[in-house]
Amino acid sequence: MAKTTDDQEGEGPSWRQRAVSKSLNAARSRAEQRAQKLLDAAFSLIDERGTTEFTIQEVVDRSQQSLRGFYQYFESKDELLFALLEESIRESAADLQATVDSESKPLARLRAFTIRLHEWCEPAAGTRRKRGSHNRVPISEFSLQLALKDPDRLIAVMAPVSRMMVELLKAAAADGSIRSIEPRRAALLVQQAAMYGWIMNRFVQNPQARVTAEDTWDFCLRGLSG
Amino acid sequence: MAKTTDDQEGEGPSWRQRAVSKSLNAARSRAEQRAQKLLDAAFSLIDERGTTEFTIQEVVDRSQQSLRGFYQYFESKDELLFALLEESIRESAADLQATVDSESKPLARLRAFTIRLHEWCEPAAGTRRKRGSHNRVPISEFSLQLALKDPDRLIAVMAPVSRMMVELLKAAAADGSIRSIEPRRAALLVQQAAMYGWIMNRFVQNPQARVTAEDTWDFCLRGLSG
DNA sequence: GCAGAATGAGAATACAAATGCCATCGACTG
DNA sequence: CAGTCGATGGCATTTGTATTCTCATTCTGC
Repeated sequence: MAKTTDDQEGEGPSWRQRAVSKSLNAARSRAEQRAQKLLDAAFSLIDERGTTEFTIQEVVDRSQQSLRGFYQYFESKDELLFALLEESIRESAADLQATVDSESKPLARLRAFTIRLHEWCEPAAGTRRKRGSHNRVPISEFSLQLALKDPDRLIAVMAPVSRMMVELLKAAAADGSIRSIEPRRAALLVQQAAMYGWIMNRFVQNPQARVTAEDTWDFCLRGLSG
Repeated sequence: MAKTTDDQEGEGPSWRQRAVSKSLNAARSRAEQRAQKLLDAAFSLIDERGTTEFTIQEVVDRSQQSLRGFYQYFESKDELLFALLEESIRESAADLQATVDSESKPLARLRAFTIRLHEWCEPAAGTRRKRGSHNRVPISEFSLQLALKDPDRLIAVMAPVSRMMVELLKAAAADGSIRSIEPRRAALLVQQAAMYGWIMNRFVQNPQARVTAEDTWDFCLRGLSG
């Protein structure tokens, strides 16, 4: 089953490792449960408010725990947000992989990936969230802050997605679908357009004038062709 | 001349008006001078630290004024930063206009504009700042935050630059240098690439692999051609 | 049931933004 | 020249939130 980078049963996500290792192994599952409750509470607050501006107090109230407890599992509020980001990326990476795998031609795969990535970062107004999925916009915003204050950390957590993108670009270039340019550089350009395109959409009031995932892909495709 | 903002004291003889307005002007200029000193102090702190993380106290200390005074001129720290952003944009708009005017062909003008805009938002490592000019990266970061929390405000202050860009795109399209697409939408795509390309450069360690202004322009040009 | 770890409740601290308060200064007024 | 009024300076204070500390209570493994 798990051919992925981190085998679930032993380690789990890195936030889990960090949180759990802070308490003794004996209490492992209890700790995980508690940490998870904190994450859930934070997610629900984010979903309700559409922003990461909640207080730790609200998180602990909602998850019926104590401040003391919170800081036992997370070093700071940023660590909590980072954990949420990790979760989101894990979720989206799996989905992106599935999306890509539903296509066979390199260019179609690249297209599917780009558009899906865009949708993850800025779900269109009409897009209904899947059950259990969360409002990712505030998380995208957090990722942006992270890019500013701790890029290395963001690189690390984004690595699976970035790698996927680079591979797709390589394949498309090998295939002749796009011109050959340094895939890492191309990946940066496309990632920026897809992941942070929503920033510019904040500038337009008229929904008609928004830049859609399709627009973005079109722009990128042309930018990539020879 | 006489059509100043403060002729509401329509009574009194003109000498009186002049006197009053002179005194008001004196007060105004005193005030402007003070506000300017605050801006200068903030700029110098930003330049030294490469971040907007200074305290108001530091600003007033450095400009030899009082906290009380600060809040007389600026409603909040954000207002101060906003003022700095305005100044920066004023500065860059003038420069962009000059840059554009040094070219005649529409496409060349568009290119010059795009590259210069990129340089403004992320001065390349080697680029020495002109005397009197400031470190604009922290200001770019602030503009990003503003885009998140108060897009309208950013639109307003960026308007001159945006308008310039739209005009250039229209001209290039009319000229046939680029394909005809809705100029506003195109402007969003290009602005994003040029203004916020530096975000992605935070992800690369190797200076060779950075996305330069030229790379960005090349990508945009292809994205815009038919 | 016990020792010691884990947890809860909430007070206490740290810090920076923002306001309030009052004495003073200084330019104009009469 | 003395008084008025707005602008200032200097502080202390309030506010909001993250983060830490303390101590009493509960839980776990034995």
